[in-house]
Amino acid sequence: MARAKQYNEQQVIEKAMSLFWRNGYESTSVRMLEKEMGINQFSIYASFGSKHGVFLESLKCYKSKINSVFEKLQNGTDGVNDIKAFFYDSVEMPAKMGELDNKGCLLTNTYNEFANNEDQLIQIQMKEFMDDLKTVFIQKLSVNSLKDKATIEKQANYLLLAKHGLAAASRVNNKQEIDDYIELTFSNI
Amino acid sequence: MARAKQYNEQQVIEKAMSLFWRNGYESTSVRMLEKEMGINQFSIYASFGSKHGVFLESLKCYKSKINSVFEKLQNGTDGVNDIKAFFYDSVEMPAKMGELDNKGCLLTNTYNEFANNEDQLIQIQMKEFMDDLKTVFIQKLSVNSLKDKATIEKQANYLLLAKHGLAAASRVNNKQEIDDYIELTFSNI
DNA sequence: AATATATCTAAGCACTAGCTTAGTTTATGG
DNA sequence: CCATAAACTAAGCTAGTGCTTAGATATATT
Repeated sequence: MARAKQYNEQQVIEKAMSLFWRNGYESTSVRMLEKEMGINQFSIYASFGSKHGVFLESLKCYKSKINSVFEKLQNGTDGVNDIKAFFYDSVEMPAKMGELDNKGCLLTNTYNEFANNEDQLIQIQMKEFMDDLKTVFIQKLSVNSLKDKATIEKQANYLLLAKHGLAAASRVNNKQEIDDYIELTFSNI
Repeated sequence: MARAKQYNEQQVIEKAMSLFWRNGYESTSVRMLEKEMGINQFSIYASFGSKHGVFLESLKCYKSKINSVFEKLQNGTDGVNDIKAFFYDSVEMPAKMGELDNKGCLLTNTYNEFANNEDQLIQIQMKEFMDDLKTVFIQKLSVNSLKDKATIEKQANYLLLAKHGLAAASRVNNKQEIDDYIELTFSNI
């Protein structure tokens, strides 16, 4: 055997995630990652292969961080109210994760930044994320409901776009505006 | 006098606008602008001073292009229905402007790209755009309405965020999803 | 036609990007 | 205690960024 790594890959990825979250993918340089992660470029490339590789790991890391919120939504038994609570949880998540000002949702930010990009790996991650969300929304909307399938589908699409818009808005708008938005969004359901 | 310019500044700005619209600010390089505008870098800098200057002119150009839609909203006499029509008009606008696939709204895209940026000139343009929209929304919501001021304010904020989310969604989602979203958005206003 | 002056071309500037590599340091198994 | 192999440092690579400039070109006026 030889020398052991002087950093923990999980730990440095969390720092990378935070940086990508703040700046987006393109605006984050490998030099910035070096400083934030506290390791040399060589180590970054040895552990993750490329800047792109660091980003994919950061997305995974983010997903695991928000998993508790998503599980709470899945395990809820209160139908639409669970979705509404999920909206509130999502907005409050960044603060609870220790981010000072609100950077929105890393996945949604990425979705926007890569909207017209042909990066397959990212597109797949994004589609997976959106599809999972839609599936749960449909399930929640069906609880104790007499709505027909078409209505539920429409409402799920509506909430998916609303959730997406909310994540973007949370980067700019204040709490009152956000709360008003959520309340009015669900008054239509 | 001497040699005359061999290009029309308005014409080349329209091409620049189209390019910025497709790629965003950062992802558009001066070399790309050269090709798209059909003029040399020297001419770009002689006419507009900087890449940033080209972008500001492109935003102005875009604003004038969408002005007809905004005027239609202002001149309407049908209250909330005018806002709803404005939502539909906004989504259909890119196609009518000859853009092949939907790039959303250049102003909204810019708003997102510069959300955490300290560029003052851009921030002012964006704030102006949002404030104008909110003012008209409030005015339209007040037509033939018994709603109190607080309700109108809430609904205006709600519609502003919804319009913002819609512009982002229009880059990715299909017509059916977009239409469903607009219909549900206005179902309780 | 000659001159003056603005436009245009293309090469080049300093800087940053993502990534690589030569060479040094460090810890472990024999 | 030394050889080995991985981790580390720092310098450097190519390509691309926004922007500038020296020099060639074209045209309206004298």
